[in-house]
Amino acid sequence: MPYHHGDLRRALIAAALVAIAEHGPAALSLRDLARRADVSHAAPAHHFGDKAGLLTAIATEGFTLLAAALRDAGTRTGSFLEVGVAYVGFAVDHPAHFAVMYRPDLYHATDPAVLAARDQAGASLHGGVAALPDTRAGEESATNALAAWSLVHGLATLWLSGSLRDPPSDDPRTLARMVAGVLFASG
Amino acid sequence: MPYHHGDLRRALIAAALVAIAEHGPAALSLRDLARRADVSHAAPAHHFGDKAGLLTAIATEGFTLLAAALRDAGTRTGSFLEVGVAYVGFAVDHPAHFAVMYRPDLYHATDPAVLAARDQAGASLHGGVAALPDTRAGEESATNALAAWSLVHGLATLWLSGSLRDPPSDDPRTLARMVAGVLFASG
DNA sequence: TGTACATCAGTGAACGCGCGTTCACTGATGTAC
DNA sequence: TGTACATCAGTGAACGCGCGTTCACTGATGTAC
Repeated sequence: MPYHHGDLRRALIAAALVAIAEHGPAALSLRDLARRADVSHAAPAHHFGDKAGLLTAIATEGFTLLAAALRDAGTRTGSFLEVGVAYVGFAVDHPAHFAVMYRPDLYHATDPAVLAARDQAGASLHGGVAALPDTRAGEESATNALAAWSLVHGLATLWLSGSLRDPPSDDPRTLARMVAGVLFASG
Repeated sequence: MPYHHGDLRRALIAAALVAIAEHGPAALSLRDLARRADVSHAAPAHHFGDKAGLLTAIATEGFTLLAAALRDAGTRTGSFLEVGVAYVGFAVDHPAHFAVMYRPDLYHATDPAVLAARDQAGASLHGGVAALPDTRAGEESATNALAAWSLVHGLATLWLSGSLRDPPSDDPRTLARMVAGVLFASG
């Protein structure tokens, strides 16, 4: 165990993601993270200042990953439906990031980096909607985009909270495809 | 200040709803509630046993209120769209209840009372979907119901978390009517 | 109407715990010369 | 190649705080007779 960790910052974020997946972002404790990273309890403050600083870093990373996943799905398939599926897929694959991102009360929500990352993700989502065919695009596109966002966000949230009793599918992406299909049958 | 409070149980729940609306359910402290209710710090345990017991009571009450609101909207308007609007309206009117209901990790989720209340709410929601016109009802009704639930749940969640930047309407019920209209134009 | 007693709601002192924060420190690393 | 020094990452002891829980208690209420 060398005195210098090497990449303690990264290790603390990794430990935080595990802890958040277990007990939620609100229950996070810097001392617990230090324990998980096998480091003294005062070390985390060197890297993040405080708990909100750490969560800000996680939210920023989360929005950046989400933006990339949505953009990738859009360019790969050209289908808005698949962009929605990618949204749900991101939430399921990165539940800890997802849980933090939509709790702006827990982090420094006005931090420029997190704002920029969030706007990136928003642009990726709206870019998908703009590609919609037929009458649905156009002047009502803001409402359409919000409907789509609400749908996939709601499905992801319900899935993660364990609220779905007998879902038509056990695979969240398949489920997302079915459910999003109700909204935009033409893809 | 009499020795006996009168209805301390009710007062503690009321205080909890305020505290939850301010800081979220995870940050709830029984000592804080006792302070808000102007009672000794050990008093809450008499009524709820522990924090999870209190949150169980709130979740039960929430599901019961939600079930009533959905049922009422359905029978009053006969429109599934309006049942969805009522869902969003409930979330906005009772944000603390709503925040607890979908955090089953925080309460005794297997408590018979809360399970019964949850099933009531589920039945009210599905009852609305069953009344759908045309081809959309039928064998795919489970998927349709989940799509509708996801949509209104997502919109409510995004609204409550303050994630909506420039919503097409500032009134959540109007917004819900617009957004749900994308899913079920025929009402 | 009055008394005795059981029951229940709420008290308040005490406990141990985990937390965030502070601060003087020490070990490691890199750079100047 | 070697030495001096600045910088930075991480340490560990100490602090005060709010928390949940326990427990012997006391005040209030209701019921039996």
